[in-house]
Amino acid sequence: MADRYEAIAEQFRVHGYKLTQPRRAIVQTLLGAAKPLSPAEIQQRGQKLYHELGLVTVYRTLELMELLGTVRAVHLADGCHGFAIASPGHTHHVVCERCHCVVEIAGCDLGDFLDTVAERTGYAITGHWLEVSGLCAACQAQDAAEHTHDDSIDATAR
Amino acid sequence: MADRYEAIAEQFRVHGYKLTQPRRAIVQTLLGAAKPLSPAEIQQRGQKLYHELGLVTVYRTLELMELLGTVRAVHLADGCHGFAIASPGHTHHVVCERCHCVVEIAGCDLGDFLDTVAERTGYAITGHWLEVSGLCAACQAQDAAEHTHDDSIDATAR
DNA sequence: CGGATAAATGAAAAGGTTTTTCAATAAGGG
DNA sequence: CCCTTATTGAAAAACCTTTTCATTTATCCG
Ligand SMILES: [Mn+2]
Ligand SMILES: [Mn+2]
Ligand SMILES: [Zn+2]
Ligand SMILES: [Zn+2]
Repeated sequence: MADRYEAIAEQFRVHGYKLTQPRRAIVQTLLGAAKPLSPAEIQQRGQKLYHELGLVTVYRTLELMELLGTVRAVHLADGCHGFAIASPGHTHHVVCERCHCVVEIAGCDLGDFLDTVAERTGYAITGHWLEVSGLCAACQAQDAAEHTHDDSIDATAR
Repeated sequence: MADRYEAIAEQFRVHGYKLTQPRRAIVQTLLGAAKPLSPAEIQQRGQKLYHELGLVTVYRTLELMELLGTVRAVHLADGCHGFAIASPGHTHHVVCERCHCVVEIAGCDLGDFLDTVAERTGYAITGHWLEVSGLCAACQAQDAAEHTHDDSIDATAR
């Protein structure tokens, strides 16, 4: 965690941006979150680390971090998006439909598929945006437990 | 085009929704668009077909069409999204970075990749959201032409 | 075909979110 | 430490989306 924080802090410094108290609070908040957060959520949580944190600064910092590639907007099933820490390089996020907890994956191999797309459309493919949704291990376990429960009820009903 | 219109109209009817003049204008507008449109753009263009078209109705119709699977929100590179007609079934959109013109592709074969993701994350994968970006044939041609032009200028400069 | 009926509509208002402006503050270099 | 300039938060403005409600319109029936 300290590593990830340092890597992000370094990105600010390397590009000549100051590492202010509000920015540190925002980075730490994002690093401590299991799910993508909205700007308002980031402010609320961030104020526990830096009491004066303003919403405007959250917007500005997210914009900057997106530019630096240290944060990414993640689309949620319910439509709008939240922001999650992004590792350097090309990665994707896998989001749990139920609890929204998010995991990042590196190394996507869509090459063959994108070649087909290029052939079929005539477009010169330059990039892609992919998000995967599913049920995290914890939510699967919870489902399984409830199912067992349901079954016993069903048995009674039958 | 008439086919696609009829298919969409049928979706309204089949699900018990009325095929009103505003809705027809919105569908025709989307069918006639080369790129994903924002609600405001849909209203503007749609008013050429049905002068009284209100923005609220655009929002409501998009919501309904999304439910019926006949329209989909497409993420644009500049952040926010527009809406484009979607064919039945699971498809994806390929968007031109330059002119935003959009093409729909069916049949994605991410199966192997998603299996890997499931293994690595422990998530039970239930879906994915994929958008591909690139340069459409027209914009590629334009680029090529400009390059030729640039070269002649460079030659002069040298 | 009208007429009845419930769905659908547009205008206005409300509710949110994001951006801009600007005086005050704080980070980092010297 | 002080200076300089980037950064900040509050307030206001600008946007975008949703809700409310009286009126209109599509569709079903007789
Ligand atoms: Mn990828
Ligand atoms: Mn797919
Ligand atoms: Zn979960
Ligand atoms: Zn193009």
